[in-house]
Amino acid sequence: MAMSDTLKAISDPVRRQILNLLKDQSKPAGEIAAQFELTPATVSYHLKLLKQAHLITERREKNFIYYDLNASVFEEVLSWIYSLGIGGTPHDKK
Amino acid sequence: MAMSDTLKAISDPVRRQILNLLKDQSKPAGEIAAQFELTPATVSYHLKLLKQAHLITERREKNFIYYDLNASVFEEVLSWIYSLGIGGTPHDKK
DNA sequence: CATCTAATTAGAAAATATTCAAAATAGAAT
DNA sequence: ATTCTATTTTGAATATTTTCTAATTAGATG
Repeated sequence: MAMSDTLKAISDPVRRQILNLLKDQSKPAGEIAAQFELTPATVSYHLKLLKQAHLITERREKNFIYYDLNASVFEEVLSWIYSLGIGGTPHDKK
Repeated sequence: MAMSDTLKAISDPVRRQILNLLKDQSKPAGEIAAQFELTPATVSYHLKLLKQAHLITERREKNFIYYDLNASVFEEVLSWIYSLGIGGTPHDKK
């Protein structure tokens, strides 16, 4: 179920963009929501799905909720992709 | 749009299983359909989506349509995942 | 060319996913 | 304790996806 959750989570462009935003540093929900033309409620829904897929973790600080990226769950996805026999050296540059 | 199509395609378990079936050798649509408790029409719909994502190619032979895996489109997905800074050496075994 | 086989396309129904407005929660600040 | 701020949850509307049955296509075979 784990990989299925991961892939479902990243199948949505909004959720991928959220992961991109958290790449360098964690951010509070409001700051994340501000990047989209969506209501905070909608972004909160996407955060919930990412959280359920363990792609992000949350951390309270003051009255903000900070979200952190957890890219380690991609391991399983990478293994599956490589099992399909993708050509070339993994992560080969150019 | 390419990566979006790829990720959408592999977000469905039926379509992932189809890719798994094609891992070692190409197979005709009927043989693929037989692996699922779905009608041939439904499996054909999934094949269409995989084709649109360029994850498979089709090839006519007699009156069968053989499908082949094309895992090369995963390159872009892999790049994105690595850009998120996944820990460890790419494709590190254990 | 009539027919059979393999598979797809069309159209509609059912199931899921996404979105928003309004209400609720949780903690901080006054 | 009341209020303010950040965020989530709820419930309903809309959009998208998946599935099926029935009809169609494309090529092979008699």
